[in-house]
Amino acid sequence: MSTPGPAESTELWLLWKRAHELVRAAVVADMTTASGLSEAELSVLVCLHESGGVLRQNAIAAALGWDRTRLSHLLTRMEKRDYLVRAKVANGVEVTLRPAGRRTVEASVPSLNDSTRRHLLDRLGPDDAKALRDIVERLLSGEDGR
Amino acid sequence: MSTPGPAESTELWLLWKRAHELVRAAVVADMTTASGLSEAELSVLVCLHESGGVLRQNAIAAALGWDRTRLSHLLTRMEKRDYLVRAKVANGVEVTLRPAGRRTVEASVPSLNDSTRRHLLDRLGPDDAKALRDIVERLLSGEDGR
DNA sequence: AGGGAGGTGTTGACATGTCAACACCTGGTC
DNA sequence: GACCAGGTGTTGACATGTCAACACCTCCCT
Repeated sequence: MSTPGPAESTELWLLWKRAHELVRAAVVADMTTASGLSEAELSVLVCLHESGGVLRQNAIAAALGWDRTRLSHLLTRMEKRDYLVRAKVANGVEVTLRPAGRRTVEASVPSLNDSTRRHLLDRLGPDDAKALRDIVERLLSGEDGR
Repeated sequence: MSTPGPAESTELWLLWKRAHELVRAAVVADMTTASGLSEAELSVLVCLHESGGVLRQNAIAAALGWDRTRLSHLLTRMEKRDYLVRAKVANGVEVTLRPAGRRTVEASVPSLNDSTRRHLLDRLGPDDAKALRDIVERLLSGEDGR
């Protein structure tokens, strides 16, 4: 064929990015209309909520794969809106979900479930969903030994 | 177990995001040291390069799944650095790669291939790579009829 | 010709993320 | 105790992305 094209690995990476971006855009659009939260804010709140409402700042950054600085700025903004509080602790900072934050997450989780099901699960079918899950878990498994 | 956890769909989505973020961070780090280009700039240059060096601005946005505004701002910055030029045309704007841009992409494509191979392909093995490719193509296929 | 309607791109104000430098704490080591 | 090393978080300047409003085409319809 006429197109030499990029290496297989790069091609796969570009396709993956596009697909990820596609799903992300759809989910973000749903979440914005449903809860008014940005993707980043929702990530933090869901993360906190799943852990019972209290987490070291460090742990959040690790769980989301984020940079410390980014999280710090975001938490500053979220603290002002009363979604959470920060308290100094042993070696670091402890973040605690506050009522406003808890209410907001709990209100948006159903929409999120719905959105991800429609834009991701339903478009894949059970076999592909299983396959995708295995693949991402394999990719992530190398990292846990951090 | 004790954790109720999110719905299957949301859980898969969060895992996928983490894995994507993990690979992205690794590839971006490589590319930054190799070429000094940001991810966004590299995306645009690769896209242009693969198409022979000329593309409608609109087509770039579609290929990358981006917003018009974002691309416009980025192209303004890249035009200043002489990576490309814009020219008004029939119904829209035509973007053309310039020598500096072409040199830069061509110099970074090998690094990109290498990086994506190490951080993605090699971590998956042939079967998973094939499976992932099928999955993302299926996700993207619904969009082409746009 | 006149006059929308839809598609394409730009602009400026603002939100968000990134980078490098710093401050702080804890734990070893002498 | 005094020191340094590593880990954690913050800050401010800057880069980048997003949003809403606008300008400009082209096509189509009467």
